[in-house]
Amino acid sequence: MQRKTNRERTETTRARLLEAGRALFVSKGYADTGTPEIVATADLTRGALYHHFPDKQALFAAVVETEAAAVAAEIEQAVPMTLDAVSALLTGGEAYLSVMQQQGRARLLLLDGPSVLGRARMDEIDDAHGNRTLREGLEAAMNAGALKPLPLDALTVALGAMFDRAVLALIDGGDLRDQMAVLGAVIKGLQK
Amino acid sequence: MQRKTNRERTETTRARLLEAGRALFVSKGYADTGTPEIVATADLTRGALYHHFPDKQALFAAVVETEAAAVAAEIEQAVPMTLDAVSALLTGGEAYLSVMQQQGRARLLLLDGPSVLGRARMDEIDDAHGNRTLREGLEAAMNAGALKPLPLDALTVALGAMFDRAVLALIDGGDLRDQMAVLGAVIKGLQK
DNA sequence: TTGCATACATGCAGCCTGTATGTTAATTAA
DNA sequence: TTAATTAACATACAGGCTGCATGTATGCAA
Repeated sequence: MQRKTNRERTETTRARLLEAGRALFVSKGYADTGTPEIVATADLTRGALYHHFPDKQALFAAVVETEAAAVAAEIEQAVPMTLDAVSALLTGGEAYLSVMQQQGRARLLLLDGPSVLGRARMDEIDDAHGNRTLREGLEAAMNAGALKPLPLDALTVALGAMFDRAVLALIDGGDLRDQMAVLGAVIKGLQK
Repeated sequence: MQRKTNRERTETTRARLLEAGRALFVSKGYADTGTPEIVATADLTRGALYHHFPDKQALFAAVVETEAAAVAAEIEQAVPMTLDAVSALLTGGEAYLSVMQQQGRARLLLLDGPSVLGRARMDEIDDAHGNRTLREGLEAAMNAGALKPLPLDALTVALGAMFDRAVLALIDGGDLRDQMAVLGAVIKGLQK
């Protein structure tokens, strides 16, 4: 009589590794978090970790991906679908600034992520989650004729960078009103 | 009869450590560069390194600072003082994109730098070099009435972020024309 | 039920960082 | 000038961490 199927075991173990990894990565950063500490937090051994992930970096990538998905979900939830295109952009932007301030999300997704995984890998993750939302918003606005026609990918990247940087500025004591004034002015300047 | 004064020794040793560190940091990144390899490249021992720098991170910080200064100098040289404010911004921006593509400068200054040293420390360095140029350009443009009045610091940070991100996009195969189209449109949109 | 694969745990080897200690040469004091 | 001191390194060591290799027990499939 079996207590647990292998599939269940794997699932819960992976979940606990991800949770423990997330907790430590956001609070202490990637470099200062050791695998012994991660598995201790998860009440496991390093054997389990290296059974489920090829290396520490792979666990980190999984954590980043999960977190990016969570951020994207929280934002989509915060933007009512009734808004016009430009308002949706601004509302989504403000939601992003708010959502990204939680815990060490900024360090995880904006500092360690690009450095550890590389910008190319990070782009893939962003494109699958956060940036996708932004691009769709921009595309809708351009199609509605509210924005000047511009290369969509480049525009997405540029605006995304501004919002990311605003998040970091806010964390380091920047003024929200100032940041939003600039972001708003840039978007306004791009309207037709 | 002395062959070398202590001051000279220190100076050349520090210079060689910085040079070796730079070469390795830009080509392999911070995490994958060990101090044994650095000192071997510099034909020294780890004793010398730890005599001149408290730790590996401090050497890295010194390398970053030196490189940031070099970038700033190259840009100022590329922008003729005869240009009007907005043209100077665009010219300087293009110079920045070009200058930052050398070697692994982007990784050093845009990826590893913020992650290893933290955004706050990195801001200090930027403010002393690259961002200073940008801020002065923006201030001049605003004072000349060419740009809408906006919080200067926030605007500097936002535009700087766009240019930084454009650099990374170009390295990963992005199209220069697209990037410049967006950057130009944003700046145009901020004109009065 | 019997053989294999899965899901781990344990133990090991190599590397790296930071520090403590030694040694030589330059600088200062007497 | 010479003795004492300090600076500039080199060498040796301790601790920790990563990745892999090996061991073990349990689910699973034939």
